[in-house]
Amino acid sequence: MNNNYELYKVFYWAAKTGSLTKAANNLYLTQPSVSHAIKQLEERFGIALFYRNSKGVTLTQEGAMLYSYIEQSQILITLAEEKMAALKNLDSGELRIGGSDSLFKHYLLPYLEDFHHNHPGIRLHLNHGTTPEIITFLKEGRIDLGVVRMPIHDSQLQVRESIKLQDCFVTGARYAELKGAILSLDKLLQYPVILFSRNSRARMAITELFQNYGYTLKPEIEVGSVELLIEFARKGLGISYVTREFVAKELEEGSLFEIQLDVQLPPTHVGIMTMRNMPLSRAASSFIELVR
Amino acid sequence: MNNNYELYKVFYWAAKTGSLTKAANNLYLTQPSVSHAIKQLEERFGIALFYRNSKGVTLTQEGAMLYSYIEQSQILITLAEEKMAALKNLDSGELRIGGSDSLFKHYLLPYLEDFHHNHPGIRLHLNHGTTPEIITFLKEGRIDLGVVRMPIHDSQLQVRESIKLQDCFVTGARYAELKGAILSLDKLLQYPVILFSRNSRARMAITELFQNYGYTLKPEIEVGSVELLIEFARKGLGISYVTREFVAKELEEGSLFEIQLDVQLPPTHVGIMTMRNMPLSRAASSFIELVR
DNA sequence: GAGGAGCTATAGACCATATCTATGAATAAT
DNA sequence: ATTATTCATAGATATGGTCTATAGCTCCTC
Repeated sequence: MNNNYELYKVFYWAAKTGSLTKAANNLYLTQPSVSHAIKQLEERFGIALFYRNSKGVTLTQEGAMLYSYIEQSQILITLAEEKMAALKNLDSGELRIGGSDSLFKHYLLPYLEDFHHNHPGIRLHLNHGTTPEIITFLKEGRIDLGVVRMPIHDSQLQVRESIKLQDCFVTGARYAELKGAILSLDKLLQYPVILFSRNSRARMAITELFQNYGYTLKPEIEVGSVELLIEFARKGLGISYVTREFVAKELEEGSLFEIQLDVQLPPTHVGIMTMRNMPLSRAASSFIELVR
Repeated sequence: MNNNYELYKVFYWAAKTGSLTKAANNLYLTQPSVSHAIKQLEERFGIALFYRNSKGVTLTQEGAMLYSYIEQSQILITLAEEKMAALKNLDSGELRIGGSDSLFKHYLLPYLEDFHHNHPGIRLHLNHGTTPEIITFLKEGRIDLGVVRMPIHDSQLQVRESIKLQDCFVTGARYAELKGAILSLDKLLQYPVILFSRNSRARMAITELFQNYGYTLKPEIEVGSVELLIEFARKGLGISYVTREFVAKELEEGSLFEIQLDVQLPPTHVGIMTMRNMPLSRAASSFIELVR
């Protein structure tokens, strides 16, 4: 390289300490090295930068001019290095996650709490959306990772399989007669079914399953949140198709019960998506580590 | 050195151009060198700074953070280098000269005009004072050079001998009878003598000369400027002791004439003083070059 | 003054490493 | 497919940064 920025660091310390010897100590160099470095700078500029005497060095007029620029420059570099250290230590930075509201609330929440507790300096951005939206966000670089239901097939994405979820039909006291019974699909269809809105992944999966058995699943009620699925089933408005793990509390306390079917409902996995071949931010990789 | 600031320059160009190849071209390096440099930075921080793809590179979140600092830093360095080039080319800077008013006006003025014309970017500071004051200014670093009458004996100073000046006695039409005559010192003392103020170098020199011949020189009138010395002599108030070169115009036009003496008055030299062992500013050394 | 304790400058040797060439691998465009 | 980009990697080379040893200078102390 034609001119070496390293020399500015030496100059900075020499000017700051007023002594080549002290500069050398600060830089873990020997005094002759510093002397040589300053001389190089002076020769390069064709301008004397320091007055030398037996007490040390002081800046010349021109040296002082140079210092006024270099000082700022060096301070910025120091700040930059501190910032990078903070980013590495997860004392600073941000983590942008995309996912569905229900996954945030019922699956990620404890991890998010934990992560935030351990790394309060990292700002969390949660972006909810449908799976295709999340994928778009990822590809546009607006989020670091997406948490969605598998399967995902996209060669640009890397998907890590996470927790296994089991969807099921649940209802409340209004249909207590079904408790313990093992229903067939057509029997189930005689009851009002409550499903999540049309474009959800779970909805598509269960609709397809019914179709494979020759039935058409058309919901009595269609809602936009898991909360409402639970609430409506409890109130007796019908049978909700929900993720079992998300109604653990209600099943436990008995306000909902699961309806046994004579067919096996397919489990789904949660996938953590990131861009393939793109390095993860420290925060993102640390979070993924935590979740898995 | 433990960490190399040179890498930041490479990082800056890679980020700025979005391409390692372009960065290499800008830096007159090869692409593998740049690739290697970036890799080093990333390993040093333990953080990926760029996403690489077949079109080039783009900053990661953390890389963008680093860039926000480094960009400013690099801009400052560039400005610093431009400033230094300007100082070297004498397009910028300042020149601080100490001297007596009379030397500024009658000796330095044309040089100052010339210098200012050639280097309009350099600010001129003229500080007038007595010789001891000028020396103090020099030692305090408040001026770059001093222009005074020789001899100067001070081991801290370097004195360059400049123009030779000859002091002499002059008067106007009122004492026309003296024109062409050759006076002795005691004869001169019968006329009213006008001298410069007590603490001037020229005054001390001529007083001492009279003393060496056994006479006491006491002025009729004592003035504070060379202008008044000239003016008073012209108006016929007495015989002024002035520097011949400074009254060249008046001698030429005949409004003053020089009085011949039977003794040789000692010539003095103008000296240009600078601090010994201290590098001169570009402006100062250029000006000294011009004057000599 | 002599001697000591600072400071910086200089000379010469050494080796770390920045840089190069040559090549590979991956992607995008023709 | 083929060509033209991009960046990554490996290995060789020589530049030049850094060291040790020493000298020169100034200031201070005895």
